[in-house]
Amino acid sequence: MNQDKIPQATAKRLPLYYRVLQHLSESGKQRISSSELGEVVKIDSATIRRDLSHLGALGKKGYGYHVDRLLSFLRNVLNQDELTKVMLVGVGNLGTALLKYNFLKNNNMKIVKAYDTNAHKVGTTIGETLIFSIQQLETDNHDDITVAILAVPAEGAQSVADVLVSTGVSGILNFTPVRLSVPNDIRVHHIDLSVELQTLVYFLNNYPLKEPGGE
Amino acid sequence: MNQDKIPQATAKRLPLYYRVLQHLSESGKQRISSSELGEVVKIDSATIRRDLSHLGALGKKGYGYHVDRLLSFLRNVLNQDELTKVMLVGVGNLGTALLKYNFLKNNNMKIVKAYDTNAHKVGTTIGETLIFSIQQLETDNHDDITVAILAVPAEGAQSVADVLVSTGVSGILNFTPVRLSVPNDIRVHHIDLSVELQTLVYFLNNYPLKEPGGE
DNA sequence: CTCTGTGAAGAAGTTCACAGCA
DNA sequence: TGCTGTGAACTTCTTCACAGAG
Repeated sequence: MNQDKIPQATAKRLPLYYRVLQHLSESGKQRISSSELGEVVKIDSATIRRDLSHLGALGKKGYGYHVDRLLSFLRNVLNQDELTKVMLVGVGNLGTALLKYNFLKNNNMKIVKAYDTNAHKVGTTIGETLIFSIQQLETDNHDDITVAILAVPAEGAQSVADVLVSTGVSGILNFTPVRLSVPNDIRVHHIDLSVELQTLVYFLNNYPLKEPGGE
Repeated sequence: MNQDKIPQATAKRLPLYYRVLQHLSESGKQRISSSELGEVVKIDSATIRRDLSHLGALGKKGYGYHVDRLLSFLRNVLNQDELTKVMLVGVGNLGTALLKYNFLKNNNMKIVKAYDTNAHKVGTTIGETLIFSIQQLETDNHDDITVAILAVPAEGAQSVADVLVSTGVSGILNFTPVRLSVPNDIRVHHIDLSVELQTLVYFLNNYPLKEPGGE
């Protein structure tokens, strides 16, 4: 109901709702209830209603939510009208996977530049993205890019992050295991593959699980 | 202090502490305080003390924690004495990245088998892992493997997951955007790359951030 | 002194349960 | 009737602040 500030936990779920609603809309679905949506995304229906209520009164009592209306509302909330340009540093296997990942189709995001140290890769194109030498990272103009994906080996992570900060990015999606030191107006999100895997294993060994099958 | 049940939030941080302590130990560090460790991992020192207190009284007042003692305690808690065997389904760019990722070195985990549909890949080896045909996934014996990584295209995700469940895995690390339907004694953790990227962008646009630079 | 371990307070997130609108 | 939106309860997590051990 309030537009004050959406809780972080809610914010993390919005992109998920958005994508599911896109699929529902494409397949011609007109209306959906919170419990039906909850089954698809495996989230309790009360949580979904609470989440959506933070955005405004988007549903109709006795009816549910109008898929396209909700979708266009979320598109607006998530800034999906505007293309988000992203750069990538480190074109190894992971970086390549990200370049081929179609962020554009569902999310209106695009990796517009990539940087790597490997001279064989520089000048080539993967997906639609041209690869530049890492030296150019410092000198290129990045005024229109505020987000970077960091997918370099751990050894170089902090120093590349320092350069990224100096180029003016305000967010870094960090795939390296290094906990980066950055000024505290820069947001860093971590995706730490071995921590994720190890956490899963730990939970399997220690949390017997009758609960829902979730995250 | 209690061994009852470690909070989930704590459990998710243990692998991180473990890795950092490994590095500290390797570099010869003998003792560390919660605030020093907190600076490295960017977590409040009180949270670290609370986390570690769930495992037992591992520190010494006025001294801090003995690095190697803490490390070997965590090694035990995280089952790091035993090799965890993992299988991978889907050897695209992401799957390849995971195969080359050295889970073994720091985490005593190993991808022992990989499956793909691509006949050109079947029979080859990436890293140290031999690639099998996806048909064999159903027929192979996987008694010693309880965790699978799912890195196939979205279209096939649910049906591969069904097969994985039938082979007896109890945990799936799911890199596809599909929210899998599985029996509720199976644990699924999601790593959804476009959701992560979109969430970061949303936070950049909406959460001005004076807070620490963190996740 | 220094630094842990923890009671107590606070903040954040989830779920229940139901009034009330369509 | 079938559903949302939301008070209120509950659960989980974080942080403060300090007694007390070394």
